Amino acid sequence: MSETRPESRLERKERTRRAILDAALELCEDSSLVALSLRQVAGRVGIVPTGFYRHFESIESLGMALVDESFASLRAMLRDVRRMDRDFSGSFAGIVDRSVEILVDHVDRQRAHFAFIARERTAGPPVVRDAIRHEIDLCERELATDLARLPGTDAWSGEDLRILSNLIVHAMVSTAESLIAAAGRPAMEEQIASTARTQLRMVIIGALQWRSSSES
Amino acid sequence: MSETRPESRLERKERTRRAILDAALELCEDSSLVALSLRQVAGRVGIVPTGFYRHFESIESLGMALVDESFASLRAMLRDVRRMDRDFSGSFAGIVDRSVEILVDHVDRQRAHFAFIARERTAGPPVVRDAIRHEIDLCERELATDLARLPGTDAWSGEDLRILSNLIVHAMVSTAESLIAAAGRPAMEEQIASTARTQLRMVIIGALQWRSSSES
DNA sequence: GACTTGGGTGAACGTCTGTTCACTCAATGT
DNA sequence: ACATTGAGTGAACAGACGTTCACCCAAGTC
Repeated sequence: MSETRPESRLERKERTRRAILDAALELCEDSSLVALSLRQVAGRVGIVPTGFYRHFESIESLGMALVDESFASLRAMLRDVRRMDRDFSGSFAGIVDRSVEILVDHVDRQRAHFAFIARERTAGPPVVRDAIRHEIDLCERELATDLARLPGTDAWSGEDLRILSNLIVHAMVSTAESLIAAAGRPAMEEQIASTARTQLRMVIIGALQWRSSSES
Repeated sequence: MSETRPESRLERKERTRRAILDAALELCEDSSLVALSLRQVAGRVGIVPTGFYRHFESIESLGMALVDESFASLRAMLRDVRRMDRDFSGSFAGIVDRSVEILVDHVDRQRAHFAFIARERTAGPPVVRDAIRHEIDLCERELATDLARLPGTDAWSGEDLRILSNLIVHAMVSTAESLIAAAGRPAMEEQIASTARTQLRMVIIGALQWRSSSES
């Protein structure tokens, strides 16, 4: 047996906090934050309802913490995509394939976080909704600057970039939602991934073609 | 004053039923069906809680009725698009512009219905979620057969059509969500509409180009 | 005109909710 | 060794919840 070193106070607090976050994530999986009760969470964690207040002042602020955490997952994914991006530079097809692969992988491993974002984006408490909307907005902007760095995209105006990023981000959000609904059935996941690849290719080709065919 | 003809029994029942549906639609606007209580609805309608059961057996079945109603709105929109479609046949640009115009118009006039679909699609009770998912699926299929009828699309395979429809439908869902968030600010709405037009053009051009460039 | 039907009532139930307060007691700082 | 701190406790509250039941009384039927 391992030496059971007496847990430090901060460690214990952090452990309970984590347990609360995890419990909340699971409990609202088939409803929403707005339907989540403090007592349910406390009950599942195994603390008394009042104990909840030692960590969060309300369910809403718990929600904001979950937004932070979920977008940490999402940003980890984007980092992976960008790292790959630098190596691959050149082939659009290669970038698309790898990006979708990374998306599938991350959604699979952080299913709860991505599901949380997808759900609360439209159904969460107003504060949470706005926070998520804002984060996704940032992602669009970052994608725009990434796209601008790719070769062969010089013809795109700032507005074109914004529009294209918006389209791509929302297509990826939809793909993530489908992956979540597929709930780990591998055949269905591969089908969704394949669809996403084709869609990204169509979009990129269309964007390139569209600009060069509507230029002043 | 108008002659106040004594209301028929069926009329009265239908009026209350409508009041319940409207109240529910408003009340869950900034949360979700899963956070809606029978007593809230009854309270707003002005009937006693038990009266609710004369019309629906649960909040969930109320939700299913709202799904029906909301998709009636959505299908009315699709009818408008198809009617226009027949006249316009030929110019892709014309079809795109008119379609987006119709979308903006319908979302504006049936805001509550479209918001309901957008929200409960990801956050509603499982039965409701599935019903909405299924309806959107049908829309994709219908769009696929519509696209197949357009000139210049003969090269697309059934799979291409499915993928393209999926992309277009989800882009339109995202557009509708943005329009709802814009909440009637006309400048912002026009910006969103313009973005949607460009995206649709990019997608269509990309799809045409992609198929002809990857054919065996 | 008498009989039936059914939308709406109002009291009552047991359960769950968020929040308050005074408390314990082990890990910490001195 | 002693005093302080703070995560977790447990009782208690007022209010909201879904659901039950017996009831009322106007519209509809015969």
